[in-house]
Amino acid sequence: MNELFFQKFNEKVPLTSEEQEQIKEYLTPKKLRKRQYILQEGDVCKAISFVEKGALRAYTVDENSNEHIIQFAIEGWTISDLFSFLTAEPATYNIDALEDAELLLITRTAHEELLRTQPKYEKYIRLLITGAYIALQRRLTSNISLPADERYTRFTETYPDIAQRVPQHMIASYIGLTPETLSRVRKKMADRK
Amino acid sequence: MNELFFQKFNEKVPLTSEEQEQIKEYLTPKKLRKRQYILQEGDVCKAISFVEKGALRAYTVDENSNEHIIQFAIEGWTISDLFSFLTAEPATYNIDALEDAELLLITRTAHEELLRTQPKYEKYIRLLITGAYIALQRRLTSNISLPADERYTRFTETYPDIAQRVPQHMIASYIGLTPETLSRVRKKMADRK
DNA sequence: AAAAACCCTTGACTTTTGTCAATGAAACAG
DNA sequence: CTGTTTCATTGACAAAAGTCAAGGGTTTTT
Repeated sequence: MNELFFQKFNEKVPLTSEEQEQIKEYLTPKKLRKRQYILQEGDVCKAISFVEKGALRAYTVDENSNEHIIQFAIEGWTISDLFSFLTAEPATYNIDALEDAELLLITRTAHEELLRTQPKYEKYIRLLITGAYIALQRRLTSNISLPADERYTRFTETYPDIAQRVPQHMIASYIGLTPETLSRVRKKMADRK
Repeated sequence: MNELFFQKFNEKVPLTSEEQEQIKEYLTPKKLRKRQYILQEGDVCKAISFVEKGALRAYTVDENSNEHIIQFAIEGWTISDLFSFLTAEPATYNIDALEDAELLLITRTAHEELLRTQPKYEKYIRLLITGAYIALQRRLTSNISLPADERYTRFTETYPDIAQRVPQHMIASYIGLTPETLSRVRKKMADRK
């Protein structure tokens, strides 16, 4: 099932069916059980993962074994440790499944080959990363300039689907709070209504 | 003087001198006085600015008229409100000069034309944005998971040149602190030594 | 050269957020 | 079905960061 991948691809860069077939050759399907890793810190990130189904997260673990959520990805989105993927240096992130998931992997060799042979793939990647960059800049701006309650509201408004599927303590981490603080923020917001 | 621009370009994507001449045609030089705006919130961002000389910053202003520094750029770096530039929506950032500056502008029409006609430009842009994305992800990770003093140390280590050139209260804002807090953090760090 | 604007520091105090610990509910696994 | 793990909440307290206000040193402007 590659439907979602090519739907998203075509939204960015329209493909002929021949081009689509050609690119399909480079995609590796992979199923993941809940809690299964697709990448562990220290390993080299070997692929970009497109999520056809399910939910994943990227996170780090600090000295005090606190987890910090870097990114969520659900159907239609892409997740990777880009730095590790592009440089072949050890990854600083862990990526695992929050639900059983079906992925399409673009391995490094597939990526390089596609970049070389398929200009539309280069454009797709450029647009993908540009979108990711803009989203990240927004997130950082919120994080620097907004108080906890607004960060949370903005998160639920921007990603209502994710907000309902992932545990609350991970959302807390994503917006830079402890679980306890988020719990209290939510309570206060409920009281104010 | 386009030296720095092409030096950086060639580091990413080697150019023949003909290609270089062709691309040069699309660059618009611009000088900026200290405090002069190259972009104001609400206007549409008309160009990507490469800094040949001087220093600029991008920032937002919130309801309480607090400034929040989004980005610095000095010689060899690029600055823009990418979202506004790419979508032609009104900018959410202000960008102005911290020192007298010399820029090379890539206007939207130049950008589109170059994307269409010069594959090496597309590659350059892809690599540029990828680098920016990775840097931003690192910054966000620090911001979420590190205490104030380590954020500051990491900033000065990562950008020693910027740390020495820009006012301290702007660095405070960049790492998500008030000027007072940064001042105290610095004092504590000096005492510990 | 004087006035104004900017910048950093410091003190006193407030607010926000984190930490530790305990509890109960729900989800999960054998 | 039952023991275990995960998750959210709450309380009491501690730590971190913000706010307000003042002072003095620079730099900039006129």
